[in-house]
Amino acid sequence: MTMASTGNGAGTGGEPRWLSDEEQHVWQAYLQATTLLEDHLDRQLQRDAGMPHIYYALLVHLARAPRRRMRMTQLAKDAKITRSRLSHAIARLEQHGWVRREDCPSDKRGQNAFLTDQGNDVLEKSAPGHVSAVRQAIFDRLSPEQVGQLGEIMRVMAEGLQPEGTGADLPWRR
Amino acid sequence: MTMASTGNGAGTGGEPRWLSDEEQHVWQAYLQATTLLEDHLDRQLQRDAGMPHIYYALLVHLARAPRRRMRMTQLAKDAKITRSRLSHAIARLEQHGWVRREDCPSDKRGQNAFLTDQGNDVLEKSAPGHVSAVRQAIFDRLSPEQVGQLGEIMRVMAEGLQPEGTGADLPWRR
DNA sequence: GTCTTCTACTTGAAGCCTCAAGCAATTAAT
DNA sequence: ATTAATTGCTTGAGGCTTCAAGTAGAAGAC
Repeated sequence: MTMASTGNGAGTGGEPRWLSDEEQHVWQAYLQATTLLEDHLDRQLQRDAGMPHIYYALLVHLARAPRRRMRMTQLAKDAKITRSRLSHAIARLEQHGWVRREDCPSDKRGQNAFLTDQGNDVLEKSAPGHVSAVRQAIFDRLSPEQVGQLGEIMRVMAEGLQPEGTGADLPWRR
Repeated sequence: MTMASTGNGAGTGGEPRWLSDEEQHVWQAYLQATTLLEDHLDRQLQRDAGMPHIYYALLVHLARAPRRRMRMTQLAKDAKITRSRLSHAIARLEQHGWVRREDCPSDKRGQNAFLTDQGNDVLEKSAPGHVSAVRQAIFDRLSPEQVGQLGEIMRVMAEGLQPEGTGADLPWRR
C-alpha cells in the first residue's frame, strides 16, 4: 500500500490516495454483489421473458409512460443508456413484436417507441417472477433501515455520475 | 417468508407481493447508480488501460495471487464470472501480452493464468486513475457511516446470490 | 483394469454493446 | 435565404458475453 506512483488517468500528479483496507473490502463486496445480481436477473428474465434485464427495464419504462410511448432520447436518458444502445435494443424488441416505432408528429427527426399489447402481455406475465427475484435478492434480506440507507447511498452515487450541468449527450464527461 | 407463493418464475400462483413505493424508488436508484458507475469505469479504463473494467479486475486478482498466478476455475469463482467468459477473456488478455497460460503440473486438465511483467506494468500505470475514479464515485461522496452500511448491505446481497451449498458450476441455481 | 461419472477448460455461434461515422431535420447566425 | 452548428436517431464493424456442446483428464464403482 502507498507508493509514490504519480500518473493518474488524466494529468499526472501527487501520489494517489489508495483505498484503505475497509474501502477495498467494501469495493470488492460491491463488485461481487452487483455482478451476481445482474447475472442472476439476466438469467431469470432470459428464461422467463425471453430477454435480458435491460430490455425488460425498457419495457417497464414504456409501460409507465403516458400513452405507453416515449421519445427515444428521453427513454435513453431515463434508462441511463446511450442512444446507440437504445436504437439497437428497440430494433430487437421490435422484431419480437413487443415494441413499435412511430414518427413524432412535432419533430420530423424524432421517433416514439411504444409498447404493443403483445409487449404488455409479456410484461404482465413475467412481472411477478421478476419482482420476486428482486425481492429475494434485496428487500427480503435487508432490514427496513438498510433499505433506507441503500436508497440514500445509491441516490448520492447516481447524482455524482449524472450529466450534471447540460443535458448534452450520454457519454457524460468525455 | 410468508405467502403461499407458488409459481412466480415457473408456475403461476397467488398474487405476488409488489414493491412498495419506497422499494421501487430504491430499486430504481440502485439500477441507475450501478449502470452509471459500470459504464463510467468501463469508459475510464478503456481509455486509460485499453480494456474494460472486468478485464482489469481479472488482472488485479492475478496480481494479488501468490505467484501472480491462479487456476482458471478459482479465478472465475473469485471474479464471479463463468468459466466460459473467463476463457474468452484470458484469450484476449493473452493476445495483448498481459497474461499467459501454463499447464498445471499437478492436474493435466488444469491451467494457470499468470500476469506477465507487461501486464503488471499496465496495471501499475492505470491503477491511480482507476482508484481515483472509484473514489470520486463512491468514497469521496459517502460519509464513513454510509461506507460501513454499503459494505454490510453488499455483503448480505452477495451472500444471498452465492453458490451456497455446493461449489458446483457458476450458473448457480439453474 | 474398465466403465461411468465428474471436473477443468475450450470452442463457435448468436446476441448484445461500444465506438465512430453518418444522415436528416431543427435552430442559430448573418 | 444561406450557412453553420446543434439535435435526434441510425448504422456497421469489432469486441464482449452467453449458451450449448465438446474434449480430455481425474475419481469412483465394481
